[in-house]
Amino acid sequence: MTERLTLEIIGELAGVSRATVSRVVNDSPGVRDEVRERVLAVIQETGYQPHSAARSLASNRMDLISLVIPTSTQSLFTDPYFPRLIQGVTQSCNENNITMSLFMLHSEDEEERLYPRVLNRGYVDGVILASFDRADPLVARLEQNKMPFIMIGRPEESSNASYIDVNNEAGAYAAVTHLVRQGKTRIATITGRQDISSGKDRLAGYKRALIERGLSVDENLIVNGRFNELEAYNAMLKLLPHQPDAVFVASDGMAYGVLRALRQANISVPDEIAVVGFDDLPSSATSDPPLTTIRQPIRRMGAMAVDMLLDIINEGIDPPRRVVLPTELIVRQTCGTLNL
Amino acid sequence: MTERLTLEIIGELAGVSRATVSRVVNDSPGVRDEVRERVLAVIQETGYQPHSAARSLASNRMDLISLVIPTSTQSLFTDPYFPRLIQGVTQSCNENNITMSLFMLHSEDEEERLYPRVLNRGYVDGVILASFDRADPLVARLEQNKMPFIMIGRPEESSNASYIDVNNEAGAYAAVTHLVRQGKTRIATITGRQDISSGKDRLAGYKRALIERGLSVDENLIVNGRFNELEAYNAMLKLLPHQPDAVFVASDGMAYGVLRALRQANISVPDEIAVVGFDDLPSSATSDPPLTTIRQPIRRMGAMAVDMLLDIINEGIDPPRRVVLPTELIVRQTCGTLNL
DNA sequence: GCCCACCATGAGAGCGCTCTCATTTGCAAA
DNA sequence: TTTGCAAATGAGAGCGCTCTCATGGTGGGC
Repeated sequence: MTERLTLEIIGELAGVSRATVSRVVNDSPGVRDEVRERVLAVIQETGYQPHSAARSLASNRMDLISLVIPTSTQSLFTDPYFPRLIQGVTQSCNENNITMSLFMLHSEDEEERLYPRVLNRGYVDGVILASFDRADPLVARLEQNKMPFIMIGRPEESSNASYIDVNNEAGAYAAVTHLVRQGKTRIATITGRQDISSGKDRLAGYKRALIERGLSVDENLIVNGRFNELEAYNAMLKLLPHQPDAVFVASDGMAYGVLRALRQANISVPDEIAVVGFDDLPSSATSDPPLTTIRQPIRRMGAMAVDMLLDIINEGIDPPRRVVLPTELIVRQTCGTLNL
Repeated sequence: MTERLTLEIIGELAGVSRATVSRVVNDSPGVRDEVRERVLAVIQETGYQPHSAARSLASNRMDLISLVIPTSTQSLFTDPYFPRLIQGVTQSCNENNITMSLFMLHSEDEEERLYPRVLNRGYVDGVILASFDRADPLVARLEQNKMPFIMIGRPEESSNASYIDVNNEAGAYAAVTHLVRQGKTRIATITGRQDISSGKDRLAGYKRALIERGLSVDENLIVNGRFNELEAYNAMLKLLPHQPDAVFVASDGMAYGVLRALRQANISVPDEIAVVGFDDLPSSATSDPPLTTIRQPIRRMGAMAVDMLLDIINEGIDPPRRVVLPTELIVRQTCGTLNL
């Protein structure tokens, strides 16, 4: 086991003091170019790497943020939402030279055990909370501990936490408006869970679109599919007697269930019933038929969350940062586009 | 900003020295029960948490492992493989009270920048490498740095790295054997990428099953679908003229493409052609028709990887630890089960 | 040619913990 | 009670770094 390289040793090799090497390593000013190069050369050839714990201890920052994904969201692991979010987060962390630790809470028990590791400045510099529960108890604890954090999705109205969200309402509005423009008049919707902000917002957008376009909101045409493929399948069956000519489905995953139901009922899509989803899952491009849907910038959201969090860490928690990202309508073949 | 709680302060409050508090915090022996309780009480009411960096610096362990997912695997983010793996890893990390940092490498550039953070004992205690590239250059660097690590999937034969893998060969063998038992004789396969061990192993299992069952291997019945839905769709089209009565598809994602092709060609599944997939994606239970497939214990693999890594960290790198986990045949409706 | 200012560098303290080793304490046996 | 010994506790050094402050050197202005 060879001895660990330290600033001291590098300094010795380069003929300077520990302090100077530290300055070089941290790109601090006040080092002659000639000296800087000499030190850099030594670092290069020895392969010196600063000891992160020592650095953290002395500087009181961990260069570590954590991404927390609570229990309740586990079920949503079937779609690429989290992978994409994680991609965005890690990418931005890499660019900013900090590391990301991931906490997935599997049980209440674990939550209790893990909280300290997430709430304490001795562990992380900040937290990204990807909870769908708007009233997640972790929010209060984070605020109380003055831990910098940012939510993915919107917290309760009363909270003044920082957050970043996708404009679900506007996305749904765009989807339904598109359907109206196709001449559809009996537009149904299969909603997502209403205890989740995205589920609620998508329903709200649906309603606003109908009203603004002069169509009435018919409660018979609204069925809850709870973001579940099978429930959506059944919901579609329930919808059929009310003769919709279009369905806005609050997630692509549910839309697959809808397409399956319609296929089995021998109802042609989009001629008899048009379908629009939400999420733009990869497989929506090759579904049968390819699904018209709303694309959300998940990856970008993850990346921006990191940037915002770093800003909070550096500049302080006030005022709250809030960002809502736009969505995009992806027209494929389930919506009966007339190719105007 | 209130002053940070330290061992010193807790000691003062409890009327003991820093050293004793440290012993209590770390569950070390040699503290009278009475004293221990007194200290614990103070810790409890003050909410003291040790400073992880200070602890790391003094003890020379980081209580941090990292999960590294290289560039090349990005495309596979469409299926829940990684989410599940990550779930398993985080769960086991939680149980062992260590934290997991996630590195996803997005580009060559980033790789260079990130390597030091993953190769250096000053950053992490060990690494789990979830690469599909058996000759990933990171392996050599990890070995060279004597960094404890474990691969998910098998490394090159020559390497003596520790790894954990799923028995892809046996899974494929089971799938094809099942097809043979159903009386199928012209069993085709759509393979995955052959530069990935799982792709290769599944093809090997397919061949072994045919041979052991006295069927010949017909190269016309083997087409590469590269783990891609669209390529699998085209592969199925290419297979049709050779009149297979069954297809073993090397991934569920590809199997969906196969089902789509067969549906459009008006070929009934399983009556005319039986289909068996691999992976058991969540949506395979509700595909049209529900897909017979091979389930892999991904989550468990992730959890075991952590346990094995910790063992390596504590007990040393030799001898290499190697584990191969079994798969399970999930019979649904695409394989023409006779319900014997 | 001298002084002063300023830039480059080094010395030293300290971050909060662990761990070794010395010291004290408590208790049983004599 | 005294002695001896093991168990409990404390003192102190040190982990590798950052950061402040002192010091030394250099050049410009007069």
